[in-house]
Amino acid sequence: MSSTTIVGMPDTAHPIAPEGLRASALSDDVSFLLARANAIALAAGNAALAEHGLKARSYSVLVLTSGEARPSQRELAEFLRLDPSQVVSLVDELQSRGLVERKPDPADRRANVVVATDAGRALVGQARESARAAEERVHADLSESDRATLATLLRTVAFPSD
Amino acid sequence: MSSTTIVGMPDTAHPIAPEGLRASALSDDVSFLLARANAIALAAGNAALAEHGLKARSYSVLVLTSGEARPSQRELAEFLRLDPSQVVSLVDELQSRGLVERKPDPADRRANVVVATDAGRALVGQARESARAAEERVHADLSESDRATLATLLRTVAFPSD
DNA sequence: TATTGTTATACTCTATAACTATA
DNA sequence: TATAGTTATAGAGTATAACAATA
Repeated sequence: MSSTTIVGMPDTAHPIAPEGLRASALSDDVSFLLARANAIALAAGNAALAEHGLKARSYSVLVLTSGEARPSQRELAEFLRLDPSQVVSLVDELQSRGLVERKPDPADRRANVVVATDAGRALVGQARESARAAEERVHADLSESDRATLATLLRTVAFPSD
Repeated sequence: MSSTTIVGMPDTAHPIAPEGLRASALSDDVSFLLARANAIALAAGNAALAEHGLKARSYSVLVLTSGEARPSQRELAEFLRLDPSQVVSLVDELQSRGLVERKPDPADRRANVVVATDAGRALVGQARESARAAEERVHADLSESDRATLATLLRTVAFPSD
């Protein structure tokens, strides 16, 4: 097993996996399974968020800026593993739609703190329902306790410093 | 919880996750954790495979065509969740390097069966060692039994028909 | 009529480097 | 001297549609 195989994430459906390949070495490769599971979850999530004019990324920024954390753009970039320049584009777009605001950080005048507006918080509330429903379909074959276990194990990989 | 948040996968390092955001709603979102874990595993895997002139995708094709399955391009596309036209490019490149061959499928003359050459099998053998080492580092915080559990849970999401 | 592989193209995402203003 | 945000651009990846050969 092992590797780090990846896989694309077309929005179009490639529903089934060919029989013969299921027995291949890749099917025991955690990185491959991670990639394929992610591609499926991402496609489902993007489809569900589209009705709110969001994608997984813009939804993520909206969630993160709707809480108490008041992240800077650099913090958003690190947490989402995006390049800072990509965060500029994301925040530009959300700001132009009136969903987030850039506020100067009083402690560091180089930094922008990004906060969701009331409209942004309202939208993310609706989007969250769609996202939840999509995730429910993706994880339909897992019990509630399986999902909790999966989350715990993934957290260990996703945040290695712990 | 829930959603379908995604995350990029830059090859450059964004090592740490900002403290404040760890407490946010996204950290309990399985789709977000899936995306972030995948981004980390993919970056590590691509870095490890680079010394063999491979990426996760071309490595995957090489693994799948090195076994007994003798997949067609369409089967590769479905299994890897790629568009058929992307498989054309991947196979073109591997074929030009003498690592795989297209063979006519005797049962269906429209289809190409893709098989690794001896050189391809030799390379994938070496690459597998690098990939394994990279995956070991990514999953260093998980026990052997945790990794098996993770693989089982991911397989359920990655191959929903089961 | 439908499917496999292919080509072409437009679009999005990713990687890099430079620049500014602050620290 | 280093960091946050920004801009620009080149490259990689993705989505779509069309076509020839075959089923």
